[in-house]
Amino acid sequence: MDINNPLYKNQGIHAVLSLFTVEDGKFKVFLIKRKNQPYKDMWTLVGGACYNNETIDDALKREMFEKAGLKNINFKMFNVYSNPQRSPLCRMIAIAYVGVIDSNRVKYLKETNKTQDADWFLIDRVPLLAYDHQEILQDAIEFLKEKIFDTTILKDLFPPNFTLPQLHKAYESILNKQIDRRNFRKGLLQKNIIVDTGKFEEISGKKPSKLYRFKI
Amino acid sequence: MDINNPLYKNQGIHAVLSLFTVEDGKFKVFLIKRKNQPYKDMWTLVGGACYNNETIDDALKREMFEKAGLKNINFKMFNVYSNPQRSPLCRMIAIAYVGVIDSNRVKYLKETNKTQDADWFLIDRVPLLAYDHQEILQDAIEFLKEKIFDTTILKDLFPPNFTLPQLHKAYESILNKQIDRRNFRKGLLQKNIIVDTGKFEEISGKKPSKLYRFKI
DNA sequence: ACAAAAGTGTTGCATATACACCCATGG
DNA sequence: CCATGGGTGTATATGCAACACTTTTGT
Repeated sequence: MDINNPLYKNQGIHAVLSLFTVEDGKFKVFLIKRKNQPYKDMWTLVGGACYNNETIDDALKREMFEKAGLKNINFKMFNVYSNPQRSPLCRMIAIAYVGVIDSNRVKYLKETNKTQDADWFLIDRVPLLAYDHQEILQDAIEFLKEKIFDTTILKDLFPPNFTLPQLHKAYESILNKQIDRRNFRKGLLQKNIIVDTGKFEEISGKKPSKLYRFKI
Repeated sequence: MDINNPLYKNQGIHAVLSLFTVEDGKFKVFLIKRKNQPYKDMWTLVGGACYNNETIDDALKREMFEKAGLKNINFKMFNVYSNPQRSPLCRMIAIAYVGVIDSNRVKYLKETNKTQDADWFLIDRVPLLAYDHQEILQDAIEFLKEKIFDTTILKDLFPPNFTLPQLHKAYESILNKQIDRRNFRKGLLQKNIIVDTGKFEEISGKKPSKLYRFKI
């Protein structure tokens, strides 16, 4: 590769995260509102450009913190978007990630140098997004649905101790369909990824449910 | 993103293909031998750097042709490698792909501007590879094994008309384990992705086997 | 005792596995 | 008629889907 060939110049790498949560049984995605051009005043997924001395994972962590004050979030890569026209100022490829987090435990900033607002949006109330983030978000939802049963991608969605009815509602909300309670419980328990803590939740008006935790 | 920030400069995008075949029941990968620095005289996977006016898929097609004369090969992305030190001259991220092809039908060049040799290698006789291609190749093999049963990733491995014993041997060779002939056949046929052509192979010394083709 | 939600077990069906014999061909 | 490999079916086990009643708690 001829390092001075202009065809290799002026291209960058973007890390883009579709960060999801389930709040009150509602499936939501985290968006930020841009302060600057291009796409000033528009909502986007969290993310930003990768420096030449960091991995893309590290770039995403840094950008999450810079753009929204987010820390300690796990994520998983699922696709790459490389249409040369997908970003206006300069050719940018996007490396797309999915993350799932408990919205009650995560701290974020409504405003930073680069963002004027940030919030959780109901999946079916997502505004028009900048860049090709609409498409990326749709693919992220598909990816999450695919992985929800055979991976622990939801492990950060709840506090360390959570109940099965909570988890059950989260699955139904993400998959957007009903799941039989008994079969859900049976299937999950025999996967051997969660364990009974022996404790119970402390909520009144009904039978208290057992608290479980992820083994990992 | 400040387009003039030096931290965004001097980084490129590499497309890297692990191209596989099964020949005489042996699982093989296609490698090329570099003519130039860095890693002069070493073997690598096929691939090359992406121009700023093409998608990464297009870059891979172009590079396959330039470096090995390869044309019309299908492939699927499976991972991204972004350690800043993975390439010596300049920071290059690698977008990694897997492809599977019939080695008898594919034409390739032993020598081009950039390559001094090219060949199929038995998986357990792969030489030391340049860059981090050893790791990429291992991940590619894992990915192929995962996809072999629920996708048509092998559809280009054989001529349009192929026999089930052929396909059976290919699966055994790639997965490196024995598979019951009857169950293999039953399972594959009920997936409904191949159809009986009504024709038979013309080889002697045994009962001729039926020819099938992929539906897609 | 009632409302609200948690917890549990059984049966049928579909899918996957294990396994053995007969068939067509060329020599 | 024999050697080679191709083709088929059945019985069992395992995993998944459907489904209804009992338990605990607070009021």
